[in-house]
Amino acid sequence: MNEIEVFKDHLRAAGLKDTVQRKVVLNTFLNTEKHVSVDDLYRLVNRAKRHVGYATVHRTMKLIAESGLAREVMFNDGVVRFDHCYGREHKHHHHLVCTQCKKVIEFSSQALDREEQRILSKHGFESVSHRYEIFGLCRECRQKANRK
Amino acid sequence: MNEIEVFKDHLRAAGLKDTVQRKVVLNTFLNTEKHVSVDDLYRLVNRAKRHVGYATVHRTMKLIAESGLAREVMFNDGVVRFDHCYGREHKHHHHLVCTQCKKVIEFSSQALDREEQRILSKHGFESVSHRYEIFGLCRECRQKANRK
DNA sequence: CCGATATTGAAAACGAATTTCAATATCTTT
DNA sequence: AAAGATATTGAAATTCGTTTTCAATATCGG
Ligand SMILES: [Mn+2]
Ligand SMILES: [Mn+2]
Ligand SMILES: [Zn+2]
Ligand SMILES: [Zn+2]
Repeated sequence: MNEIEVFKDHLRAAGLKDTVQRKVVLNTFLNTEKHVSVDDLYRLVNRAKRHVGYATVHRTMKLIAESGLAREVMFNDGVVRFDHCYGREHKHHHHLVCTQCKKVIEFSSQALDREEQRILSKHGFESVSHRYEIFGLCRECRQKANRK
Repeated sequence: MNEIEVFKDHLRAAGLKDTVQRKVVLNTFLNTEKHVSVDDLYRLVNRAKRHVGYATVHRTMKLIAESGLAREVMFNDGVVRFDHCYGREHKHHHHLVCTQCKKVIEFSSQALDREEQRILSKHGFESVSHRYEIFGLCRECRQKANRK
């Protein structure tokens, strides 16, 4: 089942309607690999397509997240962003966030996952979601800093 | 050097003044082990002591964080909280957050720290801060849920 | 095509964080 | 101890991303 089908199923299951605006927002989201905010997406949508209101972009992103195609992430700027989380090409991962150039590097680690399991069972805790974010300087920004 | 000295040094180094309000806010923070928000602290301060304004509590907490006695943490409710991070009794840790009863369990793991180091050097990334938070159900809330 | 129902989007409301500014406290210097 | 320079205080206003409101409009099953 592809992303568009997943979304349509979610709409149908909730008795919601399949509108032009929702299609446009979904396609715009699927066409970027960035960690986009509602505002980013609002601009992207209205750059290329017919006008869609900010509130609609916001509401559609919430629906996309509910449908399982995206999850909300928040780095250190107080803005919610949406991260793809459907399909093989978007497997589970965490982030290295460069505070200088704002680049976001994704990483994943089986050793980490195993250690998390150990911690969870030690505390009898059941995980629903988690986030692991490391803030600092990326290789390029470190080099620039050193050259000074 | 104890916490109060660390804070006074920070004030002196920045040419700031040592006021009654700042002393009251710092002492109130030092007397709780909770992950307090500005609002929590504002209530605590004004329950026990003479009146201190919300803005002053906020500004003082920023100073306390700058001085290295606290760090800002944010769980999933859009409110900044302050976590102790000074002294042996407050070593580096991460959080398990129960979405049901709001309990916060702290954990730390050397295996995790080692794996983080490996990831950092793999990407040439220099860490300045990081956070690892797992959201879900604590042991007690799982048991309550199962009994139904 | 016709309802019944959901959606849209501009504008307003929200809420935590942050700033403003005039009155006041602190601290250094006589 | 008093004065002068500078920082602080706190009530209120402002900011800013998020979320809601509501009247006009679109969707969709029959
Ligand atoms: Mn990502
Ligand atoms: Mn903690
Ligand atoms: Zn960088
Ligand atoms: Zn619980």
